Amino acid sequence: MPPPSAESGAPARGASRKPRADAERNRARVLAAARELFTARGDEVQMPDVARAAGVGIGTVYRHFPSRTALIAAAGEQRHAEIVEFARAECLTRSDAAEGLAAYLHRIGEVLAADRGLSAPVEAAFGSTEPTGEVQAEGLRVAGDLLARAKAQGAVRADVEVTDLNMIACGLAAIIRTGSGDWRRYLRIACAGLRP
Amino acid sequence: MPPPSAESGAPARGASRKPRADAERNRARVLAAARELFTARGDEVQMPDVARAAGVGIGTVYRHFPSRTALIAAAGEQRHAEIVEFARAECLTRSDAAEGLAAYLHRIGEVLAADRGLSAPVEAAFGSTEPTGEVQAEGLRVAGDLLARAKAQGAVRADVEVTDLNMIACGLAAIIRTGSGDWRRYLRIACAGLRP
DNA sequence: ATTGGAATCGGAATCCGATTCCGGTTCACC
DNA sequence: GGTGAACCGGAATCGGATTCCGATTCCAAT
Repeated sequence: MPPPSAESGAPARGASRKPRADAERNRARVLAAARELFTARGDEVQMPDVARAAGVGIGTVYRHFPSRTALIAAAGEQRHAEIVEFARAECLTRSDAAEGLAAYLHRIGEVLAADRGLSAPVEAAFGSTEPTGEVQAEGLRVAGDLLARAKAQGAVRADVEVTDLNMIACGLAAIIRTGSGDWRRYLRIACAGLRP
Repeated sequence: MPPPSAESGAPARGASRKPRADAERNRARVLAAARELFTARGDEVQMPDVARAAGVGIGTVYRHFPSRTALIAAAGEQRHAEIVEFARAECLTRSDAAEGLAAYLHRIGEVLAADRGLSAPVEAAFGSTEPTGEVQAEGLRVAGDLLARAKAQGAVRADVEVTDLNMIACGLAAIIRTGSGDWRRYLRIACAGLRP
């Protein structure tokens, strides 16, 4: 990485100093620990647990994430990002668009089903109608593409919108979280409801 | 180790004494207050608030409901009961069974949408695969009847089960809770997915 | 390589809210 | 009217998230 060519003597207002290496390392450690713990043990995980698992003090956890909620949200966002990446790689590339769409939803189910604590934020992510975060925007975009392809192939009704997919995903998350029943059946019904 | 069965002059095991009038009154007050507050202000309501609104001490709240969670669950159960009653009165009586089924789900949506804090327990109620509580059992029964009628009229696929309805309802609750989008659209899709 | 000082660290102290405890009071029954 | 079990109120306790601050570490300019 070439050092910034024209560094004025005075620190620039926006990005002055290179962030400290240890700070970034710690942030990553905390996030990784949180992700692991919340996935495994769910909501019963406490902040001291995270700090201990990350090998840092509680204060450090709070420096990087202003609250427990924020920490969980950050961990959940990573989880969401995985799903989006999968959709890009495995779903958008299928020739049968309806299959791709189904695979996308199915993947969400699998990821959440293997998880005990990060479902809630992911659910919230699908739930929120809009902005917060690049990952969410990206997810919306990918889902939109998936949907457009399926419509073009006449496999999905023309009046279906991306929000409909998000609602289905949000419901899916809740069903899995509560252990309501066989989520694959739910998805089958939902997908059937999308067809012309 | 239970005391010897031979019951002396002591009160019968089942119903010994008439429950104290003030106790029952207080219980009702607490429940009513809780219901109102949670519906209006959601999860941010605190136990002292409930006690104050009910005009009793905190201890009294805890005598009747062992925990905050239990209190919310009890309040939510009332809400659930309303829904079940509506289903009995307005949905089971329609000649068009599919319409009745749709009306049932729609009603759930309306009730939850007008509520800010009791959605979570109701969601849990639809979520749980099994027994807890007479209301829930009753709800399952009514939903089963609704479904059977629709199947008999050929308006719903034969392989649909009651749990499928519960999953749809559970998803609906989550969608409304998170404000995910237009829940009526969701229901339209779900109902479409039920058809043969 | 040394040094100044801003950012980071760690964890003890604080805060908030649910839950428990217990002396005083009330009610159903005799 | 008397009696004891059940109930009442609310102060005290407890658990866990969040804040605070002196000590430490790292970046960058000398």
